[in-house]
Amino acid sequence: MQTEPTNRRLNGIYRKLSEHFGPQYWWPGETPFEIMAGAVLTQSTAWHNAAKAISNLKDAGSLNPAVIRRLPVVKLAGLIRPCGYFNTKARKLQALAIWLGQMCGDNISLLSDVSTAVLRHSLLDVYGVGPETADSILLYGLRRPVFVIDAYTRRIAARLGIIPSSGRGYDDYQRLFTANTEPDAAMYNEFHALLVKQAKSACRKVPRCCQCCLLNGCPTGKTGGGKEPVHEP
DNA sequence: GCCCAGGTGGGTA
DNA sequence: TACCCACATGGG
Repeated sequence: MQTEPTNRRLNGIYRKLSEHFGPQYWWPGETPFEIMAGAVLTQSTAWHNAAKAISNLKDAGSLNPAVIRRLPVVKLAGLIRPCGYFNTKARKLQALAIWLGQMCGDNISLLSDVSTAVLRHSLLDVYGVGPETADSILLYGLRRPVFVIDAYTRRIAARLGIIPSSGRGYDDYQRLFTANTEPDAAMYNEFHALLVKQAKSACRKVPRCCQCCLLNGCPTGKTGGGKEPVHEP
């Protein structure tokens, strides 16, 4: 039976993962817009494929909201082909670039005057931006203290018995994490990265592995080493 | 060659 | 509201 308060459990999980894996250095990207674009390009796709798409955009001098807005969709889709769903993602990328132009004239520093809640609401209205992508943009691109909930986070939390009483949706998990942690963008960045690292590096080649071996003493637990930080989301 | 990864939008019941 | 499917690639 679990009696330890959720805030202490989450704090303990963060400490344990942090000590084991070390800093993760998320999210790679030279500019906030590169991180924003990466959040769209990596949807339902392995990061290294999204990285190829970003590399193509850079090589073409197109990793820029103004350029993306005026690029023909077909041309844009061709550049981001390696990350999959390229036709859909080309339209999403343009929608994001249009949003950025409307919000701040592509001057991201001007967004510092806009509250996180307003930005999130506004982002969720952009085609192709759902809650996870919006929160990735807010946390990693704009350094706002927003906890990103993804499939790995939900899976690990659920398997550790950390389940929202309000439901199983994205917002339910986010409220749970937010209510039980300090609102610290740097910590949220690390915590989310560490949860993904744990899920990916656990004994996932073992059928039906819990993917949270380090955290619950799974007998199959051959948790991957954490010496080398991963520079990928 | 098949299966899996998995966020979002859109359609349907 | 809940569920299903399309979107597309690359690695195992």
